[in-house]
Amino acid sequence: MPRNRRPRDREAKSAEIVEAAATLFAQVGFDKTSMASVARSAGITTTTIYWYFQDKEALLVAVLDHLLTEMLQGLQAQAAHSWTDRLLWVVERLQEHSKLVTAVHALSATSTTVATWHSAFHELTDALLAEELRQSGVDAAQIPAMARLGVFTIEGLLMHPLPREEQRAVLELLSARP
Amino acid sequence: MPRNRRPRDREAKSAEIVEAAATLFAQVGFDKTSMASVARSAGITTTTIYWYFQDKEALLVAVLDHLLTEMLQGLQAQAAHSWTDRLLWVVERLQEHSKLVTAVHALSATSTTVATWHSAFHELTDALLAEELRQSGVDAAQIPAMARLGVFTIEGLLMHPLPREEQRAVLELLSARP
DNA sequence: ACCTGAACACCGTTCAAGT
DNA sequence: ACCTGAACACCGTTCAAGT
Repeated sequence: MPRNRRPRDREAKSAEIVEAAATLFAQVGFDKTSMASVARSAGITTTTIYWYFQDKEALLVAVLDHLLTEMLQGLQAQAAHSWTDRLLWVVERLQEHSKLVTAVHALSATSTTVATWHSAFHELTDALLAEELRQSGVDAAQIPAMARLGVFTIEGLLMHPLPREEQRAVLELLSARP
Repeated sequence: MPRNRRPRDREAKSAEIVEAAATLFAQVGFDKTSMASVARSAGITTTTIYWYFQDKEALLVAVLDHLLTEMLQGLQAQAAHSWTDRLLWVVERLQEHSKLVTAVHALSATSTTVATWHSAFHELTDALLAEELRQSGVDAAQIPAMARLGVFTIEGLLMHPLPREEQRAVLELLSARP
């Protein structure tokens, strides 16, 4: 048996499943999306999904990886824009996927797979934010705590929809630092 | 038929169910706790729960109300302590129920019942925090945004466990205000 | 009024069987 | 290697039947 026989097809197929799942997870939510509906949307049988992914949680992690890759590409594509414009772009993207954020938080308490992804994700975002803060000339000693405060604020805004002005007031207060 | 016939018994029974559910929801999580296990823990049949609560979400709201009442009483009981001591007490209590917090966030996106409870809860906590800030002599115009930033930070710390020192660093940065 | 046992539609997952 | 249909254990919820 030859290794990597038709790897292209396998990847294409699993990508289709991931895309179908990504749409449904974002719109309907992870818990309320059945494996059957993912299969239907991908034009396959429920059991076929299990040939590509170990279980529903593994499918979620694949979806998260896919969205993260997309987001990092989108971020790179607009490197020309200002720091605050890019931050707003990230917030908007995350807002579209707030149901995924809550799902990750909920599952992190029980699933080690998701918990691992979650902390890796925050290591990445913390590093990105820290680098931006460093370039803004922020005192090095305060950077880690500030990066965390930034992440917490963004997640808070996702979880608690506020009128635009109040949202801006919070962000302004956050960035009003000595 | 007399109104309020044996209201004591009815309340006592539903309180037993709520307490059983509160323990399981906090330990196992809302989604992973079955109505059957709540019933078993309360010494009744699954269907009996539905005589006291419309559905699983209504049971969750009853649990949340119960915990909130307990927390407000506990807060009042230690009115003598300092403001920061009381805040730490609240954070510790919430940490024990972080699974409830994620459940509320996740369900708020789809359930109007839970979403309503969620915003009522935050109106209350915002008011409490704002009052504390007012008494600390904070500029009135900045209070609403500061209260929100405080809530977001507390929730962020619940969702992303950090070493004690880093946790303190974030809280210190938050309270380091002109 | 209160509680139950049997039943319903649905869920994630498995497995023997096909190609 | 890849995909399926039938089956399994479980879930939240309903309902007719009991007291």
